[in-house]
Amino acid sequence: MASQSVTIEDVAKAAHVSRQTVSRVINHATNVSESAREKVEKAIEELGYVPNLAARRMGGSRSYVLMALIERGAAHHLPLGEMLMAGLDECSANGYHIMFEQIAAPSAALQFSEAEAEMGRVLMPIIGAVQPDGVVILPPLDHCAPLLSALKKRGVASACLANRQEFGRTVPGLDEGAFAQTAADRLVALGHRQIGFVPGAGDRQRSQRRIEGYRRRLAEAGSRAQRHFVAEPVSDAASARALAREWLTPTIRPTAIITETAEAALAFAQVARTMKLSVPHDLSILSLEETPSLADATPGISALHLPYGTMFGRACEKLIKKEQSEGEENLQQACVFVERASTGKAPRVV
Amino acid sequence: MASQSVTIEDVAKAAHVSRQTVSRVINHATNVSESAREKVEKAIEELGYVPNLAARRMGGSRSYVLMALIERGAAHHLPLGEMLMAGLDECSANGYHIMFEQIAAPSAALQFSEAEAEMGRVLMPIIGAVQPDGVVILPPLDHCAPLLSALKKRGVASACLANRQEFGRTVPGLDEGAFAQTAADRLVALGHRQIGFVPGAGDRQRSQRRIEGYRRRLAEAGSRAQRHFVAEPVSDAASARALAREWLTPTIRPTAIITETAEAALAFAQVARTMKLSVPHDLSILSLEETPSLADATPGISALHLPYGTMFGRACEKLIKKEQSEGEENLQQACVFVERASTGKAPRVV
DNA sequence: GTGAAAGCGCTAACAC
DNA sequence: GTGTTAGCGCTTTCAC
Repeated sequence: MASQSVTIEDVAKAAHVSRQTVSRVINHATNVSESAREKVEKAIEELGYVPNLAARRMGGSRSYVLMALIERGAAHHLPLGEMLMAGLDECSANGYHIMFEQIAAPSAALQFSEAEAEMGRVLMPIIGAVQPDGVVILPPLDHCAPLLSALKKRGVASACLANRQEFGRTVPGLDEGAFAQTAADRLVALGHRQIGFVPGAGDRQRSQRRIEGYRRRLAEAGSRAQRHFVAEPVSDAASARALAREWLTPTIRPTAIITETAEAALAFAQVARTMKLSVPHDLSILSLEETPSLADATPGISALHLPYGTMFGRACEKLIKKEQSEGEENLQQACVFVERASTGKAPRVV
Repeated sequence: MASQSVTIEDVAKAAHVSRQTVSRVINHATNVSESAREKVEKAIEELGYVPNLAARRMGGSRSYVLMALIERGAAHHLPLGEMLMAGLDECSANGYHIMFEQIAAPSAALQFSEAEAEMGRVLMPIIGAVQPDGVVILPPLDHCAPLLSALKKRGVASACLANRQEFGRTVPGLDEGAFAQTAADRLVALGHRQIGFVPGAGDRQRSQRRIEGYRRRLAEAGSRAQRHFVAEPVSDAASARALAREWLTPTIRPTAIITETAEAALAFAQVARTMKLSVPHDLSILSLEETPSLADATPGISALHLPYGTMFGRACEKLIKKEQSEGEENLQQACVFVERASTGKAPRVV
């Protein structure tokens, strides 16, 4: 049984080789003879040797630590538990570790260069202390160009949850527009044209990007619903219900609804029932947020969502593998459709 | 603006003092003259110096890293996001960092000493690499004595989310019995005697401890409900509804229900409505799990829950402050009651 | 109150 | 293929 700390030196002695050979074995270097490797591995096993992370960082160039950056105050928009677990799995499988840290976004009013300088100031205490091998930038920070730039300037590898196309170029960050567009497309494909969009109260910019994607798809389908059926952001169940009553009462009403929050989706379902509107026969509902409560509802509410855990795991993987091949195809975003009973064909007559 | 890495040496040169004096300043040592301190602080500010965590660990005895241990496969029982954010706040306020890791619980069939040895084996790769200054043991690992013991044997400070009393002694770990007992007490105080308990399907042992606490309080109140109204664990909304119909149909039925999951609480509320039973007039419902969906329900479902985020932050604080004073009063568990509309006085006639 | 010296455990660079 | 040397950036210990 090993006690407090077995060092590389102890292993070297036990295996009758030099420290360097032990180092080569634990780092999977190629230039080690089979016999030496076996001796070393046996010694490692017997002594219970574990390389010290801090010492590895000191001697070498890697720290075996990844860092995830959360925007201060924006944690509630993220399924952090899911992401944490996915990151842990990916990292521990590769001898890596992950640390989460919060960081304040730059004041919106700043010029780019000022914002970049500010990001540098805020970033330094965090990345300077830990010196991670890579940084995963969590939304909505993934749309903060000054942060990306400050990181690059300091030579820190970074990854977002996904890359997106913009003006024909691949840039980092989730494509919220494409996401909402896909949602709209699902409903259009079911024959809907009068599709409403109900933003959540969380992130205005994100809602805006989504609304654009939604509008794009509806315009393409020749619908004008996007002019009338985009609501003000809805912050709680009560206001969502009020909105539902307002929209569902007139004879000209949406046949399908996209909501950013699960809460709003449930509110629409509830109001529809009290108004004797059948879901999905009279009204289809699609939530952009997936929660267990959607499955419990009657009828179950369909959801189209981004798989944050999976994406986070892949971002970690990318940083670990140092796939520096730029313009890569990986980290492409793919949303997940959870079909339940709330989405169906559009009614014949509107 | 500082580039890649400003070292203590750079600061020492700029301030015209030795490395050691700089070290004393950043570690808040007392034996530094006011003039030297000012010079050093000025240099630190100007150069943007940040102490390197790995180097601090190498030289000194502290690592400025805390580790939270999650039982493999048990992550879903924990509000990890909430805990992560609370831990981050506590740690960053003290120059600390936190890392989460998963660990497999020992096979249940093992003897204590075997289990302890196994824990040591599993623990070593994790704590050996990082060598954290302390470890927060997350439920249900907090009831795993071999883990506590293995940690102590290796001289690693540890903390659980709370301590509890057992046989008059303070031992680490949440007191799930007391928690459920408090829940039962709330309802007893409202006049209820026929109180049902609906376990969740997650953690059998935890359910068992809670049932004991619930039974204790009911026995104290002279009720025999605990003999009849303890359900089999309920794994989804459908089976919860089935149970609710079964329990609420007979003339002798519970006047109050404690559920471990929010899902089951919602199911009971739903079934009660279809059976024309008024909540809380005919049936009170109290959930031991707090989720946003409880607030949205009509009527809102009351919850009694343990504030995991807060408790986690305090556990981190304890480890950072190294409050080694054993038998301490801190880390005492206090549950939070969120009163909504689902809990009321017991009906006159049962 | 301050500084000098010695290391912590590892890897990079180079020699052999 | 293997060993040797020289640090990485800090704290500890001890001398002044």
